[in-house]
Amino acid sequence: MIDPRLITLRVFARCGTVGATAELTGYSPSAVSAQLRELQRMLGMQLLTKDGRGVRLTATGRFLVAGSDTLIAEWESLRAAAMEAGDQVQSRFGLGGFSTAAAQLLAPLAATLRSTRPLLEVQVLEANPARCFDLLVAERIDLAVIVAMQSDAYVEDDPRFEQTVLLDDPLDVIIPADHPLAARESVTLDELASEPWITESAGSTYHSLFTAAFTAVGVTPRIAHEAVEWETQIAFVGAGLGVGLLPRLAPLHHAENVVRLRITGKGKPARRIVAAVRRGSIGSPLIQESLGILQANAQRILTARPEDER
Amino acid sequence: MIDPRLITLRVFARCGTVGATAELTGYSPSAVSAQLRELQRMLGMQLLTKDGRGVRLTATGRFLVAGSDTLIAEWESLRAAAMEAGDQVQSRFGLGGFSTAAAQLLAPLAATLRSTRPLLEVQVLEANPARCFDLLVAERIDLAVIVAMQSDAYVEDDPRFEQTVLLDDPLDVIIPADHPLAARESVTLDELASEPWITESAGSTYHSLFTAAFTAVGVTPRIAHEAVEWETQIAFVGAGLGVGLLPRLAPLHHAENVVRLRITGKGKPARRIVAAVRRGSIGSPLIQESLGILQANAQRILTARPEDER
DNA sequence: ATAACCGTGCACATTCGGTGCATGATTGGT
DNA sequence: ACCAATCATGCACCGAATGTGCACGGTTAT
Repeated sequence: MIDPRLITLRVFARCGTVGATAELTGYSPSAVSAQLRELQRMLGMQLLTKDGRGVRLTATGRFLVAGSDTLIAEWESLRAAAMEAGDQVQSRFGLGGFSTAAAQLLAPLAATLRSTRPLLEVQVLEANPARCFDLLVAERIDLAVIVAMQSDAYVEDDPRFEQTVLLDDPLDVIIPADHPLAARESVTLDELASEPWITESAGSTYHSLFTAAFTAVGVTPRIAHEAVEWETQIAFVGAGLGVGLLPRLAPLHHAENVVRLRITGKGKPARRIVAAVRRGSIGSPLIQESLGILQANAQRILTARPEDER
Repeated sequence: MIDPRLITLRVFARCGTVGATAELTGYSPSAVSAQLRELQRMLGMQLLTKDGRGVRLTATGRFLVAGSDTLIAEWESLRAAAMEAGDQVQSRFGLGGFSTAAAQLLAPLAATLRSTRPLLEVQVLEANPARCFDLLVAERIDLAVIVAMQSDAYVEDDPRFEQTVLLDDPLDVIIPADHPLAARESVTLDELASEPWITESAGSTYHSLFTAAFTAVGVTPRIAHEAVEWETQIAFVGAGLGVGLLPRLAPLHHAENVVRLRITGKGKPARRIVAAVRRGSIGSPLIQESLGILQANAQRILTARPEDER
């Protein structure tokens, strides 16, 4: 309903270059350039200025983008209210999420929606949290499941988004099956302080979670190995290279020689998984139903996992 | 910026038929029909229902139209603020007004703007007040100068419009030059109670003004003749057929044998002339400048008229 | 200096969106 | 009860808007 050129401008405001905007919106760079030029012409405003080899928003452009937040939210809210009031169904629904979230939460959601609403066209995109927000702005997706990072750049109360906590996904310890503690029901982080740890590379999304968990209990772990994928980390643990942290939502699959233990004591690390939507759209019946399904599924997986794995 | 299809829907909500919507928006009926169908498709909402030989808004449709008022206002407000903040100029500007208002106020305004801002494309449409509001909704014009009628259908605080009083245009009496009172500076309505009056046909825009003026002083005038145009009425008076009321803004031109007298006493009829714009757009620099020019011009004409005419 | 990157103009293709006319459905007048 | 008027809509057609792909000029980093 809002002119797609304004959406493009908003995406540009986020990424700063025409090329990145094109990649994110799905247009070609030429199209983005033409859209922005047309937008300026039709509004009679100069929104962009040449800046080196790129372009930059003018003060007017920044003003317009900032003010458009409430406009978008207003429209989303109106649409959601109309959908609810009129008991209507929408035809397209885009979902985005990050790795395990996508696999464990979005896939079942998509499946459920597909059976509940056969004529709804559901699309799932796997993307990291930051990109999920971009995709929301670009209107490529309508709902994102992401891991909330306190240290992340996005602010809690961004005027463009609304977020709902789905669950706090606790981190478990995975250790080799032949480890002395493998028979235990649970462990504390203190007990594992001297173990060689396997973590993700520094600067990665989950590395900050790892360090935060240990600073909470006041010990400094020894990082022996680094892995990028959960699967790799699990394999390292299975090979006896060390121990690691694994979110409970992340499945062990058919991992051999690896045992999952719950963490007790004061250091109870967890990652917060939230659903994010464009502000105003939270009232939409489809979003509401999706949030319900997500939360139910999350709880089910969360409680069912221990029996599954042992 | 708002999808033109939504604008079309809003116009349809006002006039109720596809044909009238087409006439007002400037599209063909087929185009309106296609737009509304496309709108429903892209929103996944059923907005229209067949109703006899026409179509009618569904509850969802009415809800959407009602809610879109604030959306449009929000956009207008944002655009106006951006224009002002960035010191930008717009390229097109549509004006609408009713008969004398158009001739006496809009023409000078258009002329002034044309010289002040050479590259601004100004368009003036003459239309009656009700149609002016429709044209504002349809975004064919951006500013309308109309006569405020308390008895009219439009409400003072319509969420779609904002109105500014330009001036209270007093009604003068026009009498034949050979009338016994013609030499007077001013008269009261009492003194003319027994005269044969020339007015507009009942139900016309100004007829209610006429009756309101006389009910205020408690006398019932005798209506001898009816005219549609001011010019005709003036000619009738010049021919000695009776006396009439003429707004001060309406010029006597080269009328022969007609004298304009001011009205004194408790019955001082006047018509209120207001400028109307889409809600939110009042802050636009172009609108602000136009309102200033209009008010200045109105005052100038209002004070200069008596010397001009006598 | 050279290479990499970024935005934009141009030729071209496609699609979207418009008009004009014909048609079907419904209502009001006679 | 019929006929004319009114209204919305589908269809053929056409033009304009809007996309892509490629080449080019300008700017920065190595």
